[in-house]
Amino acid sequence: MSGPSTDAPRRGRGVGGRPRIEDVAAAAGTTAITVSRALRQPDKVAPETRQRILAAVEALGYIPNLSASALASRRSGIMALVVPTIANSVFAETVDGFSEVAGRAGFQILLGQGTYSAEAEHRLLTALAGRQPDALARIGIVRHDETRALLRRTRIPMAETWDLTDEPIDLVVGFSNRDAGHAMTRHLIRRGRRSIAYIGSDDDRAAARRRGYADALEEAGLHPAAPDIRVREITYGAGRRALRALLQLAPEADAAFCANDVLAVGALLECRKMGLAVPDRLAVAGLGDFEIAQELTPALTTVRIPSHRIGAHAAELLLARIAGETIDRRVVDLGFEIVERESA
Amino acid sequence: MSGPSTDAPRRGRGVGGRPRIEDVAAAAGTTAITVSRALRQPDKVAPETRQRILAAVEALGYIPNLSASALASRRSGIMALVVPTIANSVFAETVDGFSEVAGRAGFQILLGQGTYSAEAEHRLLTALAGRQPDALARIGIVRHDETRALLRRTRIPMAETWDLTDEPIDLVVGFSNRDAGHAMTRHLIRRGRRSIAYIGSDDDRAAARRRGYADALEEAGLHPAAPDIRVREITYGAGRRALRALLQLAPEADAAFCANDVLAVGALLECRKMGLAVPDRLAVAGLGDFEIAQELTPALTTVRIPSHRIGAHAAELLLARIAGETIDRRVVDLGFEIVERESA
DNA sequence: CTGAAAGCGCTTACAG
DNA sequence: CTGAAAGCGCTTACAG
Repeated sequence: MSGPSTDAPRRGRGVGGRPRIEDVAAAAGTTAITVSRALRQPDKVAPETRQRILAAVEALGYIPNLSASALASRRSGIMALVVPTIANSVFAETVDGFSEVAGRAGFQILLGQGTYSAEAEHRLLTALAGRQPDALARIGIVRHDETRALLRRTRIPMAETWDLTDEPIDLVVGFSNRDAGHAMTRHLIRRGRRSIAYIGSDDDRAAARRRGYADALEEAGLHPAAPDIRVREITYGAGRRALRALLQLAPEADAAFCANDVLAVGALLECRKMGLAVPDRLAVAGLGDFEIAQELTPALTTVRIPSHRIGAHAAELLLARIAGETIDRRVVDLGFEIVERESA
Repeated sequence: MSGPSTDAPRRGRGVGGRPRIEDVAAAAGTTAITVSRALRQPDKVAPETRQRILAAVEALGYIPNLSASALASRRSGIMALVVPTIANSVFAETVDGFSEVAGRAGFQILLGQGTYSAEAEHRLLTALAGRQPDALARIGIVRHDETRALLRRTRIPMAETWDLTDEPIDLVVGFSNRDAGHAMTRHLIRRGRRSIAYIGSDDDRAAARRRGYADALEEAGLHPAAPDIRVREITYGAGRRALRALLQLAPEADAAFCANDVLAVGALLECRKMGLAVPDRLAVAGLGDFEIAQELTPALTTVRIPSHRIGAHAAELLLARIAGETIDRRVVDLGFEIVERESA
């Protein structure tokens, strides 16, 4: 009535009243080790024994303590996944693919959020590593050298994703954000655009896309239509405001390359509101190929990213690592694809 | 070169070469218990000792093994969170709010995905419970009785969310989906609509919203405009197709109540494509108030859900439970709000 | 302010 | 096919 401390300890039960493996063994007339085997390698236990054990598990409502299991076996059964943000849906497909493959293989997902400040990320990754995950994946490339060193030292199989690098901490699965930005900008140029602006967010991947944009302009002897327009939040509203800002800064711009589809959709909606003809007066291009891109009128020209496959493939590679298989390609480029629709 | 087994075990190191608390203690000239204290209750250790210990931690790259910590202390430092799906962004805000509050309090998030079949969910929750989370939250109400009993037995502080029930397993934080459906349907009726159709998805929350819709119609002496239109996936495309199906089934319908904003947005886009005047010819209402709802033309009339607050509040309540505080309200209704815009 | 002893609940070799 | 012993790396009382 007045708290757990007044409960008499139950006979043959662990703290909190939860049965332990010993309790199951006693109920089944065998020992802990055989119970452990019956649960993990059923074939190695006589059918009758197994039967009695499973009955006892059922009767007692036994749930193995995975912390104890992890400590003893040195396999945690956990895969950690670090994402920049959950609120934004950009990475949802990747998380989904990762979770699907990892879950099917019996792993649980430890989710880490936030990779903005170097210190916060270092702390987060340290804490996650403390859980001894059997593998760790992160959206994006880890930038901070100290953190990279820490992760290398732990020797936890690790996948960086959503971009490429020649020297991953362990593995990297993604595509070249720089090349994607480059390809889309070239597409705009090929379509006759000469005054192309950049609208982007404030993260590493957007920065790489911007580099591709700048390179493509330079190769074509063109100049940016305006100073970069950078938004803090990735929302439709931010895309709208960015578009308005662009028209202020460079009324003569004939194309806007947006570093992601959310911003592009916002820009597109603002154009419609202002009665600005897309693509005749202004071409708008995005990156990501979210579902909404194809549903709008005009439909959004964008870059398709294998978001789900990035997650699934990273998980598969990590499973192979865990299984001790040799991985010959540590850098996996899943590519991207220009999807030409109506807006550019 | 050919695998970890060829590595000679290092002196004074645990398996895998990772330093243990003993190694830190040795390097700092003290004992494990003092190291543990220095890391967890710094005040209780002499400043000089603490200094030496922190230096040793730094030098060795020591990361506490949280499985061992969890086993010894019976506090895992984990909060488990179960969501129906990650790929869909509907719950992203809730996950974000939960993760924010839990993370700030030093907890890690164990993410479970999928609550569709009763057996799969039972297995998932059992597995999660095995990790001895200090608390567990789930989006939605757990339906399966056996699973409810299991969770009660574990005595893990638990929050069901995104709906209400008089008898939560432990706590429930949400709003009445039935009432939300009822309120929006009444709004449509008040606006003069008489032939109102329902478009929904195939989950418990949508079912509750549909009940509210049906009740409101009955109270007004009205009949559904058409048989329910139920989609399997929550996508804009599904919303589009549902709208077309509705016009086939009931060309005379004057309103469509969509169980969520994604379907409503899809329906709205399809109306525009078909040149169907909204709201004059057909009113369209959603539920959720996603950002896109306010950005479209006509802007979507919908129900605002405190999605972020549900997650944050559930986490706060669970933290209070963990701290042993008494919770007087086990059922927390965070309400909802009709947002009247242009579409209905 | 610091430490010796015991134990958390499992699994890993090893033996039979 | 089954079991006795040891140990995974921490923390919890308890003592001084």
